[in-house]
Amino acid sequence: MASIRDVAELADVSTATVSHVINGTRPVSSELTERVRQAMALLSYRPDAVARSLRRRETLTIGMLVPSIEIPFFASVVYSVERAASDYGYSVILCNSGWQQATEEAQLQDLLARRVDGLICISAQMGPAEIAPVVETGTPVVMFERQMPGVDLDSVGLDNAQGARLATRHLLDHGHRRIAIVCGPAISSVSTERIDGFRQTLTSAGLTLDPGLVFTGDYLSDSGRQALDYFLTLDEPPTAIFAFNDMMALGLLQALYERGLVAPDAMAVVGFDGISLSQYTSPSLTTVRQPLEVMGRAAVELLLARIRGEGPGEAQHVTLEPELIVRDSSIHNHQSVEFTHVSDH
Amino acid sequence: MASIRDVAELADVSTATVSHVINGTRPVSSELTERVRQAMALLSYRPDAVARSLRRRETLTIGMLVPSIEIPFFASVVYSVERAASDYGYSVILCNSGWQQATEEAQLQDLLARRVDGLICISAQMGPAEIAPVVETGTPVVMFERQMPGVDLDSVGLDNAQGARLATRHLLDHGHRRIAIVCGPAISSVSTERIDGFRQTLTSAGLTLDPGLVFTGDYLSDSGRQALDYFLTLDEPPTAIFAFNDMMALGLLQALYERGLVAPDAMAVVGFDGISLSQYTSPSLTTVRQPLEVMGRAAVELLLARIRGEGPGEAQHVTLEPELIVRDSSIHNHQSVEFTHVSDH
DNA sequence: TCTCGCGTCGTAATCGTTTACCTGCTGTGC
DNA sequence: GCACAGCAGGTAAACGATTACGACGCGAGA
Repeated sequence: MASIRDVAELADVSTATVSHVINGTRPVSSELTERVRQAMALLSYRPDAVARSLRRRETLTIGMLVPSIEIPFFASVVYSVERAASDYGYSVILCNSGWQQATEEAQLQDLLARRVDGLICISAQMGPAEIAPVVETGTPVVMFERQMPGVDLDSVGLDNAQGARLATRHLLDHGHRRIAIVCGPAISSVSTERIDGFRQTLTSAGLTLDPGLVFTGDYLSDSGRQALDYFLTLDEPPTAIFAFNDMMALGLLQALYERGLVAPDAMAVVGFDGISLSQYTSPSLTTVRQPLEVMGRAAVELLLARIRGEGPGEAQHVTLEPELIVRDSSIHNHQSVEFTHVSDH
Repeated sequence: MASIRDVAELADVSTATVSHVINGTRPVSSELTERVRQAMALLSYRPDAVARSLRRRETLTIGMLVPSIEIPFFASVVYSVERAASDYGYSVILCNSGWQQATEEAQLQDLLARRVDGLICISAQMGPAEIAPVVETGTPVVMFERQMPGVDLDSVGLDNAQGARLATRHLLDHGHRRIAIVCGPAISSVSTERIDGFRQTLTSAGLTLDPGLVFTGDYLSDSGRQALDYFLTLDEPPTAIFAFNDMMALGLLQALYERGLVAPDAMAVVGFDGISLSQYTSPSLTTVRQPLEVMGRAAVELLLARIRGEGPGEAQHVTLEPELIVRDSSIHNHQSVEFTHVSDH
């Protein structure tokens, strides 16, 4: 592969001149510019990004740490991050930790060794103690959907309480009084914030949160199935279930279906996240949508600001607003009636 | 960040010695080894992968080109590739082309500039003409689920015809005689191979392929909906539909549901791919599973063999066998009966 | 005693860029 | 006629590792 020296030789100029015409960092006469361009074309020369990174001390690369890209929600996050990064000329190295803390730490070390310009972490298994050494290297880190207690890191997240309020109010508005939730592990602030929003909306409607109507899941589909099993054993089962993510809501829908029940008649179901698959379920899923494109872009922009050394001294926290998407799993809406009609012909 | 020189100085040895204790490339007395280790620990030294790559002329990085990680099938491919690559000490740079050929070519150039050790491409938009310059650089390329006509590239794919045979035989075995298919664009060999398998099984059962029962989709969910619309306008609609991927099958299920119909009673449905979501639909989806973990690993291993210069002269093509996963969308199976029973209590 | 081999380790070139610094040259203002 | 600004371009030192060579010391064999 041709190097800058080959180009310089062929164009009969110095490597400095070649470099300057490539980067536009110094005026070069049009004659030499032309000679250099031709030489580059002739050799189909491409600057070596590795050498450039070494010299410039920047790799134009960001590391993305994710539990598993196979989970649709994470896939969407990665997608939006990659798109935004690409717009700014950055590439992303993807790491799936598989929820293993040891793996995550190893990947982190590797990313640091590769001298990534920054990191975006989602749902990291590590705690403050593990992230501290990273921060000390000066590598900027942005947390996605999570904040590190004790460590002052930029983050982008959702107004989770508001999301829960939207979902809850929706169910209340449609007459439900016994609303159950399938929440996440108590460790995650995401879950506790949503519980808060849920409780607030309930009390503002004169209701109280019945601990019997709370099932703790793990954000995987099976949790939803188990939740339904549990709720149906109650003397007075709920009439609506609000799952804290779409995967668990999918599990709910399927468990309902297998019992010969169907949402929203037998049970109204609302999810959370707004993964694209939520629109393809039967029935389609009412859900609280996270604006992931915006969030991914925000994460990248926060990170780039840090990389450029622009950010303020203290950490910045960007919080975005969710949006309720009403579909068929919670109410009989106009569209589904139309379709039912069509099916008659 | 500490460099190898700092370590050498602190341990009072040469950089060569430090390098050799790091890499074990030369015997070093236990005394110096110990001094070096301590110095590294003291400075929390991590070798700079960029500098190492420059010198060693390898980056331990592979590029992965995908249309969109948001599509579950691609997400699974990327997942399995990343896991396998990671096992071999390689990182992967992820590129979403968005099905844009221009984007794809730009990303390719960027990956080459970054001196990735190899590339894995899936569903590339480019043709032989565009990939040729890449091949000329000597960078190994493995195609996933596709072969490049004219260019001799390694590839890993599925026995698509066999997959179609499995699905078709399954439907025939359960009494279906009018089986429709929702195939992909005629350009993709994947689709034509599956059509072949479908036709073969049909003829071996004394049936012929009815062109009226073929709908050409684009592998997105909406295609499935449109396909159902079309099939139901026929004088004699099919009793079963075989979709060439799970996303289109999801569209079918949803369209059925919205008409008040339900699989498998009103219509048997079989998908293809075996994305993890296919088990969470209502009803759960019978599908032809691609062994993606194996395929991802195979792609990485093919690539690494090329990188090491081990491969044979001509291109290698690994073809893996699909597996039929029978669930509820095609037949009333034992499990669903059980569940129905449970719902009675 | 000399030589040879072996075990250790250091010196310095190298990978392909970028960039600080220097050198000529030309033209202008006095 | 001279000093000097300003432009155009080259020289060579980084960046941080790896690695080809060579050097040194020591013990063994002749």
